[in-house]
Amino acid sequence: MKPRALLAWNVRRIRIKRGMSQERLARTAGIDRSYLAGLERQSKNPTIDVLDRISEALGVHPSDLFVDPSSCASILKISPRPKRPRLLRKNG
Amino acid sequence: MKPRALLAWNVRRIRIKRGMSQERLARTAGIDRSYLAGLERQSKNPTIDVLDRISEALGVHPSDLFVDPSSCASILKISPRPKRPRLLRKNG
DNA sequence: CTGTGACTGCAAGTCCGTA
DNA sequence: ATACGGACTTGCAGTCACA
Repeated sequence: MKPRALLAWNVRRIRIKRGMSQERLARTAGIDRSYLAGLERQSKNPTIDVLDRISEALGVHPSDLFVDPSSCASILKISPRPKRPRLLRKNG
Repeated sequence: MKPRALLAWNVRRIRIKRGMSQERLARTAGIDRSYLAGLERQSKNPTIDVLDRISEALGVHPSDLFVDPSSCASILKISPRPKRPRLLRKNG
């Protein structure tokens, strides 16, 4: 999977997770809203400095924008099925 | 630490580790040698597509180009001090 | 082998609309 | 709220000579 696609996918994923609109993220990151839209559609080839601003606005490490979807099982987990301690034992 | 600095630092680090010259890496990645030099000096602001070619030429995942130097203890480890099993116990 | 300044073409990135 | 286009400015991609 191309880094550009990874980037687009992760930015959108994390943005949604944060409950932010494209408009708001763009403003926070100091980039154009229309450009952010194009970035998420993979029609843009952004520079590192732009990545920097976006990752800061999202509150994540730059490398987090390149995580592979295939390894999302361990990343997307909002709550990792917290292995809640069994309060009631079946036969206890 | 700025992503641009992280990038520069990691590209150089991995390139040296591979025993490659700037010239050779540049040729493999299909970019200009002078440009690669500038990139390692942090005087360039490359795009994702350039990162893509470099990471492929280095044989690493794009996100590996953003690892933090402070966490290098766990990344630079050529051999991770393999916790060799104690063959002789002190009081055993 | 690498650092650096200068240069040009074209893409990055902005701002404006429309749907 | 988002997708998408057009026109526009800024800055990067890519190259060279020279140290």
